[in-house]
Amino acid sequence: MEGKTLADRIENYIKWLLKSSADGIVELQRQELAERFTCVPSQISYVLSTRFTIERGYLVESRRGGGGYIRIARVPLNAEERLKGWVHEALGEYLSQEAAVELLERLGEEGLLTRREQLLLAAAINRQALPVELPRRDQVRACIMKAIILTLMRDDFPSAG
Amino acid sequence: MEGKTLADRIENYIKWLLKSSADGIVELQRQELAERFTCVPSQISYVLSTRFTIERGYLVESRRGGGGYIRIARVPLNAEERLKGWVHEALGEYLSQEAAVELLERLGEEGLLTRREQLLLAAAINRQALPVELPRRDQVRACIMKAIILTLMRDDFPSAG
DNA sequence: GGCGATTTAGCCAGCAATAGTCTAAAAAAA
DNA sequence: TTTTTTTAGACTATTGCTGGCTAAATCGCC
Repeated sequence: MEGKTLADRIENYIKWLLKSSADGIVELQRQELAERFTCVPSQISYVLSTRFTIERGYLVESRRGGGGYIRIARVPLNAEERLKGWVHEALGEYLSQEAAVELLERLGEEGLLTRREQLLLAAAINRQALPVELPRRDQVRACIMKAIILTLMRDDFPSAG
Repeated sequence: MEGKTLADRIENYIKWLLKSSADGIVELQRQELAERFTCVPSQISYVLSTRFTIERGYLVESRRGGGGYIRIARVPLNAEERLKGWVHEALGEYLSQEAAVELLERLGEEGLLTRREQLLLAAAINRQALPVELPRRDQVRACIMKAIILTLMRDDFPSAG
């Protein structure tokens, strides 16, 4: 469990936990982990927010208060080969509404999204739903679409009815 | 009957009682339940006020004095008028991820969203999917959820199937 | 019926246990 | 040297739980 920086070591440890778990999900407590690495709790938050992002294929949920926890899930990628190519070509750092809707329609044609899902997601990335100025808006839209695609590619995502 | 915290265990127990009852109504006594879980009675009140809210689809009535009781009822939320009511209440200018997810779950329980739709929309409003700083992020999320709800309530929106 | 005692539940303040956010300094990289 | 990454620490937000006090309904006695 070597690593150049503390953040690296914490990252490796969490990844090791993930590999050791059967379902690719680990649940931990921030304070506890901080104690294990003898650092401040916010260091854990730092590692999570920089290394366990959606883009890198992780989902992080948490709860504060008594009995609080942090849950980290590896997002298993499924039909990767089928999707990755054109998803990547369509999804850069910026994504216009037109391109996003086109993407959703294609996902529909591929049978990966129902008509309802298409409509709901289109509503969510519509420019009127995103109170952000261009060009930032297209950036936000790109991130949302990435999160959607990742969710869609999860192994445990229910298949379309 | 697992549960991380005492509140979780009490919540699960009440939900189990509700499922066991034919009509979705249970009646209990605060003191009695507190004794069963070895806690102060106000802990029961706490659980009821945080987990059995109208937003989550529960109605809690009670009466004090001798023979007093607490009645918990699962309320089906079919009428669109009422849907509009609490959606408006729940959706202010700002919307936290927690509140948004709760909303999506409720919509799911009401049969207005499929499990897939819930997951996709949850991904879209996840804080990791919204590269915007707080408090702006909660504002963006509120707008997205509004757009989604509006879409859901359109007359020409396809019904779930 | 009236009225005090009893038996409930409600409310609130406060402490405990968590995690999140922000800032600045140190360290590393460019 | 300048910029980016890492780290610590102070402050904030949220959730869980207890205990004391309040309010309401019922009971029992007159």
